[in-house]
Amino acid sequence: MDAQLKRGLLDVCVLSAILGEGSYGYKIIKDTKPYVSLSESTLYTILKRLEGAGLLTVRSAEYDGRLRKYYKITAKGLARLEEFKREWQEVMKIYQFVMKEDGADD
Amino acid sequence: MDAQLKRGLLDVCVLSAILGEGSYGYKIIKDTKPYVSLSESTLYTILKRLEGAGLLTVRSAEYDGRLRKYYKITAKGLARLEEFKREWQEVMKIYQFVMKEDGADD
DNA sequence: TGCAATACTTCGTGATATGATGTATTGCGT
DNA sequence: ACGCAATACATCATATCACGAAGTATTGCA
Repeated sequence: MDAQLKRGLLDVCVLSAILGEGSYGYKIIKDTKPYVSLSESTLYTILKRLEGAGLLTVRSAEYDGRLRKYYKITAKGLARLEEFKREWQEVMKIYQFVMKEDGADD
Repeated sequence: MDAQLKRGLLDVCVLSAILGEGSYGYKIIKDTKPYVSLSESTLYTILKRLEGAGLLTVRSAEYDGRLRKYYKITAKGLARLEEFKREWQEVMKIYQFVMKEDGADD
């Protein structure tokens, strides 16, 4: 789908993917695949940005000889998700403006 | 609201604003103001991009001594709105993923 | 031995929203 | 007559960000 439409969605998508017990890069990509295509370069860019913003924490751990970085959401990250929920109401208002006077349904 | 969330919405917002009889820059800003804040520099950038992509046509006309550029949506522009409608279904799927396991409603 | 899958990293590029700034006219208040 | 807000459009520089390309390294299977 359109790259522009994804912006603003990807951050919260990743945050949502690490809710609960947390997750790691490769798993996040597989978990979100049915909903949104997310390349590795994109994901790791996002993870680094979210970490820098304090929305998640990272913990390195070895698993089967391979290094894994486990990501866990912070309180700030949860707050971001709450903020997103509020923002979504505005998005829906814009959506309705775009769809106004549109009786067609295909 | 978050600038990132607006991306992908702005183009169709502008296209929707010129539906029917068409419109001009200043009016588009005022018409969309209740839904989305759109600065002049942003709007004219978008209008130029959409014109370049053939999604709208421009016609200059004088009104009260002032020059006005009237924008009108093309068939291609209408097709873009239809495409947006389809993409929106994917967006909603992502939204539901983000909101999964979320019983809270504030 | 080779190859796919797992797992993370860095770099460069293109797209684009936005503030700052500029130009020019109309119309209103004093 | 003068100033100023509103109208109307334009350009430039900047910051953000998704993504492809390419790289490193390990496990496990054919």
